[in-house]
Amino acid sequence: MGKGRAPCCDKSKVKRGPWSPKEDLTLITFIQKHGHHNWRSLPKLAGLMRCGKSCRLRWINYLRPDVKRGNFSKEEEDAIIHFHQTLGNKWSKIASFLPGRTDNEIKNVWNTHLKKRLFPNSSSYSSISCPNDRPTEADQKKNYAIVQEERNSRDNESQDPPSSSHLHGKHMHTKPELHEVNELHEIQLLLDHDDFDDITSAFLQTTETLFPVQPLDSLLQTHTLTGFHNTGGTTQEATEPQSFDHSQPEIPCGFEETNGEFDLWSQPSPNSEEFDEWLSFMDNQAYFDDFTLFGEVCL
DNA sequence: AAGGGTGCCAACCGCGTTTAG
DNA sequence: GCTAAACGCGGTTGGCACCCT
Repeated sequence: MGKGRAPCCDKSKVKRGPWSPKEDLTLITFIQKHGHHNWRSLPKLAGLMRCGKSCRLRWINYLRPDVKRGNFSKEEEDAIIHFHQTLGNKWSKIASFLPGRTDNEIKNVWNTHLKKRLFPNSSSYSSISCPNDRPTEADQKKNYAIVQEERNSRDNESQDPPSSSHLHGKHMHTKPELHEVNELHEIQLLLDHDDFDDITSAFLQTTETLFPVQPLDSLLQTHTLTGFHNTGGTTQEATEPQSFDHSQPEIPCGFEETNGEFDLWSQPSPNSEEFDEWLSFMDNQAYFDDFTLFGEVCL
């Protein structure tokens, strides 16, 4: 036995809790300039009184340019339900199928909305990471089918927006007063004037300008490959060092079959046969990638 | 209007896995 | 091959905002 794991950082010397806009900007600026090759040393180099882990989490879950904010669309929720059915609590894996969504966000949506809808009477069912604790496959399929049915009837009744209510004021990044922000230094001007009100939002708008966030519906029609690519059978997630290459053109990609294979990161139009086909294809990818896992969980 | 309850999500914690020396 | 550091993931929680009475 070794000496045991050393703490990742000196907790007495690091700041904890919510990130301030200034910290956000510091982190963004640093990563923009230097990337994030070493999270542990990053806060020191960037001048942040934060744990490297905290920086990583903040970047991945919130500050990354390709992080999509706002409600989950019906298709996204369907996809989560679908992949959860096969993958279980593999949030990172599920997130890899939903570009722009983080594992944390998906986990939250599952725990706060979808799980309740699927298992309304199972208060003790808090986690299904352990196969032995999982509902039977038959129960799961039954519940998933019920949810799908509810969805269909709801869709027929109204044109209401997606059910997830992520519209609480504190989490909404309302459009800042800045109408056109093209460079980070403009945000820096805000800093210079001690206007910290919503610098993060200003940055997000900047990235929205640079990396346009498509309406969620259109996401499924065309999808930009920002931050994701398929590397010969293994998927590389967007947590890899991000490029701020603003000149990089968007790559529109439909749901195309090339060389007998569908583009892994393309998604088809919603409410179409292609969507089902896409889900099926992604399913196969999941099974392929998690062959060992399914040997344990599903058999 | 006030206070308690609830929902939600960002952030933290701890552990497993991977990597480097 | 061993050990420690670093990374990444999933579970949990603190605290804010909203809702209800």
